[in-house]
Amino acid sequence: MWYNVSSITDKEVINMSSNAEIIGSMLLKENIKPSYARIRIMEYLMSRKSHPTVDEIYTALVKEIPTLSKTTVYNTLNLFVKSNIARVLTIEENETRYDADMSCHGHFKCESCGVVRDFCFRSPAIDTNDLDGFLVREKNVYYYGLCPECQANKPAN
Amino acid sequence: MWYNVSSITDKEVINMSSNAEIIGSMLLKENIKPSYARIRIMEYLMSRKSHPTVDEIYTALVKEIPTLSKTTVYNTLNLFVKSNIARVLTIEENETRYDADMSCHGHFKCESCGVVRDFCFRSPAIDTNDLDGFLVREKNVYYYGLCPECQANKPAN
DNA sequence: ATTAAAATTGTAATCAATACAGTTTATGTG
DNA sequence: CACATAAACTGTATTGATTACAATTTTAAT
Ligand SMILES: [Mn+2]
Ligand SMILES: [Mn+2]
Ligand SMILES: [Zn+2]
Ligand SMILES: [Zn+2]
Repeated sequence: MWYNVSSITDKEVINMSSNAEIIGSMLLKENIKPSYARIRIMEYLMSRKSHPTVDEIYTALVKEIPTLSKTTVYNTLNLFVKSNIARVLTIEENETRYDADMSCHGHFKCESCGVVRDFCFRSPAIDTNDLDGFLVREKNVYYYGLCPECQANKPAN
Repeated sequence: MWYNVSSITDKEVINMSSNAEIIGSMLLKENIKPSYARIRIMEYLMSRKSHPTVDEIYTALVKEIPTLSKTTVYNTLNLFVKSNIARVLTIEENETRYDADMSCHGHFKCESCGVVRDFCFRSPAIDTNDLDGFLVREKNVYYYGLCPECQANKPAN
């Protein structure tokens, strides 16, 4: 289980240190040496649902890891993506985001407030007979529109 | 109807000039002044199924329009997108492509040869109850994998 | 302790996209 | 036609995310 930092109880803190071990063994399974930076970057990715950019990850982690380099964040994320334990989201041009949730889900982006929300879809439901003979390895589904709050705030544009 | 330049017959040439008029009235409907550059850029977008990048469009058209500026291609495409007569494809990060086909369809990209192929899907089929109350304006669906040819060429990796 | 390999760092280079100011073209008026 | 105004277009400068790369630090083994 992953923790929302702002809602952690004292009793749960004792389990926090095991996150590193869980992530470490996950990385080892992919033949990735579980360095401190890699563990912290993956931990950040998994504990947030925000689909952060490189800059957001760097800015958050450099406070606790002052020696961290942005190049390391780039290198690490590229490594994760190549190993299929994270994926790139190109929801918007010039806004590369990352997601450690490899389950089949799509992303809705509100064009007004910018919030990105996960949603599930049944994978076979998007199948099409236009791709007979094609081997599909990954599916990225992006929706754009208005979230309920933004619809309420601007009823007539 | 749009023409594949390499398969045009003499009888069809007489209809070619009407493309400009058809596109011109389409632009006027969107309150876009149908300048020569805009018509040619939209004509290029519609006549190709290749989902070209800005650079591909510029390189192709500058041969016939030597005064064309790449900035104009950028400006024109942004204008088309804002007017909803073209759309941006962010199939891959750092590879912005454009599509004048506004019908509901997805894009498959072969990770080996790079070909981009359209495919249809029934729009309601991707609906999900995770987005109740959300207003969905646009859907972008990207698949990645191997096309039949590339599967045949490299059976064991 | 010594060494080699791997990971990390910081800076330079790249390149798509935008900003912007100057120029050209289109359109309307007398 | 001459003139004026607005729109479209052009070319260059700037921005900013990403990568390239060489130097440094860390890790792990001998
Ligand atoms: Mn997600
Ligand atoms: Mn298409
Ligand atoms: Zn919103
Ligand atoms: Zn292929």
